[in-house]
Amino acid sequence: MEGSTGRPVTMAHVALDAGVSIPTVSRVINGSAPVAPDTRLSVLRAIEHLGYHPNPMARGLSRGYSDTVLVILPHITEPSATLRLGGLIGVLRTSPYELHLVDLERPVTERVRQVGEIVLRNRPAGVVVISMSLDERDHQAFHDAGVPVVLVDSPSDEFPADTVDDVAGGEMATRHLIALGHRRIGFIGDREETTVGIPASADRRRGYQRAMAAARLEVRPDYVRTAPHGTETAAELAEQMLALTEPPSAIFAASDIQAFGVLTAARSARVRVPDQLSVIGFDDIFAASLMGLTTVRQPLEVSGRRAGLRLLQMLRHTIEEQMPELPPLELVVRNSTAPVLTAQEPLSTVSFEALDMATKVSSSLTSAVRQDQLVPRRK
Amino acid sequence: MEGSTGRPVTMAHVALDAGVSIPTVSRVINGSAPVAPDTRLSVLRAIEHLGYHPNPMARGLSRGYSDTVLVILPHITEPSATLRLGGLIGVLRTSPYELHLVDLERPVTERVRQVGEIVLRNRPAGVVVISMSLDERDHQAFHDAGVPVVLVDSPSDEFPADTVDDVAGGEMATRHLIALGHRRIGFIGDREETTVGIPASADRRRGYQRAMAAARLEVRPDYVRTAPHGTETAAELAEQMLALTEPPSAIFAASDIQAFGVLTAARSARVRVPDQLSVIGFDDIFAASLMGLTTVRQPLEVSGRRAGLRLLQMLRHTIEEQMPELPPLELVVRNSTAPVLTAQEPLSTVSFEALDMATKVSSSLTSAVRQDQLVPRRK
DNA sequence: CTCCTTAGTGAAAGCGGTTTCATTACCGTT
DNA sequence: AACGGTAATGAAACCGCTTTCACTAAGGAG
Repeated sequence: MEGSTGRPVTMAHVALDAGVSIPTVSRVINGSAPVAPDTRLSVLRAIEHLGYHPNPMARGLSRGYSDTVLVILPHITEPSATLRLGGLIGVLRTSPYELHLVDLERPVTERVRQVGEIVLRNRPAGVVVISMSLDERDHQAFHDAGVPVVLVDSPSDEFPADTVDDVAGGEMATRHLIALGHRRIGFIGDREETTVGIPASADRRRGYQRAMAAARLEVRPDYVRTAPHGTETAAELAEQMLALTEPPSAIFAASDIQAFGVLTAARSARVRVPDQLSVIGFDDIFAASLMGLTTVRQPLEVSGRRAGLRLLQMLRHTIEEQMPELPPLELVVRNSTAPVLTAQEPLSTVSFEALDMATKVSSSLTSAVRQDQLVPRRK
Repeated sequence: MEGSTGRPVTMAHVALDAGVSIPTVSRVINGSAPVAPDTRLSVLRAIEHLGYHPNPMARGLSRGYSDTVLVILPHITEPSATLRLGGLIGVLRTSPYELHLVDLERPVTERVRQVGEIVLRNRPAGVVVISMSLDERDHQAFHDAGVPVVLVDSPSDEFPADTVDDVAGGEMATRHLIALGHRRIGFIGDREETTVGIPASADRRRGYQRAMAAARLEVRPDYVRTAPHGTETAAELAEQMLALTEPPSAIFAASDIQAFGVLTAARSARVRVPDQLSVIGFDDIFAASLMGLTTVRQPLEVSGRRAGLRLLQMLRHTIEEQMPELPPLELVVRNSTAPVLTAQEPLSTVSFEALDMATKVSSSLTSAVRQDQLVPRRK
């Protein structure tokens, strides 16, 4: 706060008001050294009375790092990113840390430099990286800065991270389709060079291929298409795929967002879902349940929470909340998938009518979870 | 960066390397005073060569404010909030400002104190407040701090803000329903005491009432219900409303999120949308087009962009991008509304089949837009 | 040829904290 | 009674940068 005088209240004011020296005030605030009970009291009283709040920049400069957690992610409006961020924020709110957000959009090339620089500049207490792979230089930068790093949805040998087994997830999705009798199964995912380096989509494709191979099904090249992430781009791919002389009877999209594009394309091509085309997504974002989309659920919000808790742990904070288990991948069957070619009730009545009529199916494929590996604290 | 020695490069290192004094380095970096061309050059060379980056905390402490924009919003996972934030981030990324995010969740009481304190502590260069009303103390705090503030979706006399005319929007939605022949029209919105103070839902309700009154239609108390924001809570209200002996034939939900709840309730009650029940939402978030929900579109992303640009303007930055117009509210007719009681094709085939078959209708009701009012820069 | 600007630069004083170091007072020990 | 140890505190240095101030050199005006 500040007196009506204009300038903010500093420690000096508090010290004066309490009749002690500045370091003593600092000691009271940080509990960094013993202070006589009555001294402490008068200091606290002065703080209260003057409405004093420490200046974080001064404190940060002096200590060499700030009470800030830096969160780095690509494209915040991506629902999966938002959910993870939400989980993270939820736990960070209970801590004294402020949240610095860096949304690294497109320029992948520039990105590389940025990551390192940003971190070193702000000297945050900790860093959380969401859905971005780090290269050697990034690792080096983090390491040099001696700052604890937690990864979410980003592979790494060096930093602790929850990782879902995307290969298994892709397999799970594909096996569901195969179990429904589908043979001509397409895959639509992210263009793999463009990705910010997250192998999620590619891994899911591998899972798809593995499941296909296990079932001795052919993976036709024209059934496997990728494009930059997005509903519209996915719709284009799906459109093309449905226009093939022999179109697939089922499509596995690497994310719900892309699955929606497939649904859109199906509509414009007058292909009914699920009776003429089964569609399965990945993630289980909110809109998926709304749309009755069958999908593979991954724990988005929890992964954010866990990252936050893990970071607080590394920062030597006693945390009240217990670390929640990372739920395994889970097949959520809704109304966008159906047995192939079965002339059943024309299931175009989804959404409004069938909203949320989901059946959860815990698959036998369990997700693999990388185990914690703590990183040394600075200094 | 830092030498492999460990400690980060400071201005002193640069000065030494360039054979000049520290202030000169500062002047080169900030262009705050003339520097001889060759001096400048050798300084720049040294900076490049050492990989120097200024310490933002030191700089901030010295200048009295940081190169940070503080963004305050409630609940970041709310799609409307995310979209606005996305727009804001988009423009901030082109600026030298970092982004501090404060997600003020539940505790409304605590909130009041927080807002003021947070701002004063971090001494940001600017503040953006999204979807939160400020009370007198907040205003005072911002004012004392002498920091530029821009509001998004938050009413204020003191700070510049884009405001959509929610009353007109509510009227627009309701008139659409009335035009379709509906007479028994319900409203489902946010509990008005709980809101973080944003009058959006209440204003939309007023618009609803105004339209009803204009059409000489009765606003039955049991047709107007509110609850804390959310799909589930809205679903409960809708369920109750549909269970009335004389249920409404149409429901206007104050947000798309709540409209989805109405859809869910309709499904469990086996009420078909839109032939038995018309549903209209507000916002036009992504999922709305997916679901074929008729809604009133408001410019979420653009309002974020505009806030960012306006803030940069106040911070005396030359901005390349031109301030986009704030598009007016717009009625987007999709498949969740239909003429009342007309025994037309049983339109339960929405979503998958009717995805995005939207007709945009620019209503005659144009949205009112508060005009810019600049706020004096600090000092 | 003086006098006044202005360009160019460094010394030094902050900004608001933290931390080391020194000092004093008060213990309980031998 | 002299001594080592700890509690309690203040003086001073420092974190890395900005800014004021003072000073010198070089132009331009009179």
